[in-house]
Amino acid sequence: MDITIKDVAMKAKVSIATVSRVLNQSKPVSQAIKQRVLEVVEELEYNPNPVARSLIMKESKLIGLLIPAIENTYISIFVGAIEEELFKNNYTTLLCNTKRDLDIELHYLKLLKEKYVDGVVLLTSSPKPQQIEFFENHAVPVIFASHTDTEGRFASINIDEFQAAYDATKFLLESGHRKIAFFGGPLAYYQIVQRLEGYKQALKEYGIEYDDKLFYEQDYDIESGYRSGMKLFNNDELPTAIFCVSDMVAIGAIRAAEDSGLRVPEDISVMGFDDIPIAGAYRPALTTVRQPVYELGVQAAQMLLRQIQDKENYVKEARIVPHEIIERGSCRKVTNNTQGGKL
Amino acid sequence: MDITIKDVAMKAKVSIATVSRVLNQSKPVSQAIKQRVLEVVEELEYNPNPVARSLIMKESKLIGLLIPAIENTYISIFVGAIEEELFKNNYTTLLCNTKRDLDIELHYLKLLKEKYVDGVVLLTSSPKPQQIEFFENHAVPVIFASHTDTEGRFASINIDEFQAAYDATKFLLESGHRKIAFFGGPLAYYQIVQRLEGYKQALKEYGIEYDDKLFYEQDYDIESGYRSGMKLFNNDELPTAIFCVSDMVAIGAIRAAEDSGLRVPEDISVMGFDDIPIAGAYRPALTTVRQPVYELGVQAAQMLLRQIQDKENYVKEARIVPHEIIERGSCRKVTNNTQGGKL
DNA sequence: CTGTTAGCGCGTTCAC
DNA sequence: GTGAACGCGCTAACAG
Repeated sequence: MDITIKDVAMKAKVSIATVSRVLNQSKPVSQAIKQRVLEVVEELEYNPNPVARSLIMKESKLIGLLIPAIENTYISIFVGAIEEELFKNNYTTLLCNTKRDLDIELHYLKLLKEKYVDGVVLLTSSPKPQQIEFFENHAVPVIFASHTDTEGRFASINIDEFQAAYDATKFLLESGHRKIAFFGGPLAYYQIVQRLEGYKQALKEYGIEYDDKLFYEQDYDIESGYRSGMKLFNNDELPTAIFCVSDMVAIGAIRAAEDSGLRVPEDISVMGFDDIPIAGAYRPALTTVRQPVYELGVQAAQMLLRQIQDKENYVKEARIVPHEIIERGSCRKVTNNTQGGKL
Repeated sequence: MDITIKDVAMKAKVSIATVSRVLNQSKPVSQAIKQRVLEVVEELEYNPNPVARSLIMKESKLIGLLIPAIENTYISIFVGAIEEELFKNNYTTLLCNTKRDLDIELHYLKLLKEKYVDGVVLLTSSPKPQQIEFFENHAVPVIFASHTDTEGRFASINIDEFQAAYDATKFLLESGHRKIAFFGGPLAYYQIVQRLEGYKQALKEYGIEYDDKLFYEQDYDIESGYRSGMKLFNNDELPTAIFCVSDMVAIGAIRAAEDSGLRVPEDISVMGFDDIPIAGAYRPALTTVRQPVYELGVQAAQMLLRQIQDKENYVKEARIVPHEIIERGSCRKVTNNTQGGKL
């Protein structure tokens, strides 16, 4: 059987309250006794039972981490950063992979509250009303990542989605491209609508009208990019560039191009998003917009921790981290403004 | 304030003991009362506090998942499978990313025990003595993944590492390759020594002597593959094929080949391991040995759960799951037995 | 400063 | 069948 505070108290010939006090430094204890207790603790290798502690303190040193997918490298790096930072601060991570399923999300949220998690990190490109409601009703600290809460109700950290898409599109425009497809995710994700807006804005500044038929609504993975690509390349008039919502989508698009007899970037330029490790190792190497994932995770964890430790006067911050265009080989400059086309 | 068993008892005009009985079906309760209690539970949306429950039951519905890295796609898919299966069975996953650091591993193990986790999944290519010791001393159910416990002390699930490497090497041999490099991980990992043995065995059967200089001891990521490649390609006499311990290493190796003016597979064949999603989308597409990661994760979770539910008479199983050689474009057949060489 | 006591929320004897 | 009472291990009043 494990040893408890009682054992320590007996062996040190003090009350359990005293033991508790020296361990938590909650009340002054005489040096002599303190010393004795500490020795016994050492000797018995005593560790306070965190469960019993949770029951009273209503805290658990547990943080819930809700993510939409885990196989996605971008996300797994984020998860790694969060976990690392939390571990450093003596918190443990409860992994909740929701697969974007609302039922699972809600189920997990309820479960997390019951387990007295001290806070939750919500990685979501689009918080659902029920999630908002949950955090408004229950006072558990939360931070949104990959989504900026514009209403100041919750702490959040993210890149500027609009600006990132704007910059990416402008980069393509400045490279001479005039017809640019957008391989996006579901418009149900706020992230996608913001990026789409940025894309439109850049187009507009170049006097180009937004063309609905150049927008493809799929998902973030390779298959999505491939599907969108196969559809697009089936048309007669091809764009000269494609802006993708993720590097995986870009890779899928490149694969589709290849299967359609198109070369990247000679026949068509493809731009990614995220800059995951494979982006630089893929061939052609991906021109992409980098998100500082790791830093994003670390800062998210820190912001959450600060919120937990300073519950009263923590001011909710909507932090924006910088993105960056990374030029590599999957995009090229075009001089004449001809349409791309099949061979 | 949250509602407790007391509230339910009062509203249903019964004792808390009765409420507990109907909820846990631990003792017979009259139909009428049972009904009433259930209604009140419904009405109040009562949920037993899992922390209080843990304190008494010494169980937590928590499972610890120890992994050596998270950014690795192979691992994150594994993690996803585990989490999904556990969630289905009402268990929550505690994510412990150890980064192969023994201190972190031990720290986490201690922490998990204190939190009364009901079991742990240990993904490790090489369990350390301290880990073994831990599980021998503390009766917490555990399953080893990516490692087969040959001594029958613990449940385990894995592919046959020796056989997989043997098959891969033989595949290369049958394709006409005679000089095959091995881009491996640290020999401190049991997994690596087993694969190396399989590789040697296949070589032996073809009457080829093992050449120490063709073994490169690095890690599992792209950079490792690149490093090994750059070293290897700096020599005069090049092998015609490379067997890599992971797809990422293979990609790194291909990159190094490219930077050295070598074409894959024309000048050199490169074989991967794992068959992660990018393996098929990369160019050249990776010939690799597939591990059924997802299935491996699901089964690991199931085996652990069975062990937890049937603690007494669970017989520890060392399950082997099948691997498979996947032929794609990164390896080619060679007819004449000339050495590969620089252009 | 230190010990005694009362819970935290729940499962479980033990009497009735 | 059902309820009162105890205890899981610990923290936080409350006395002294």
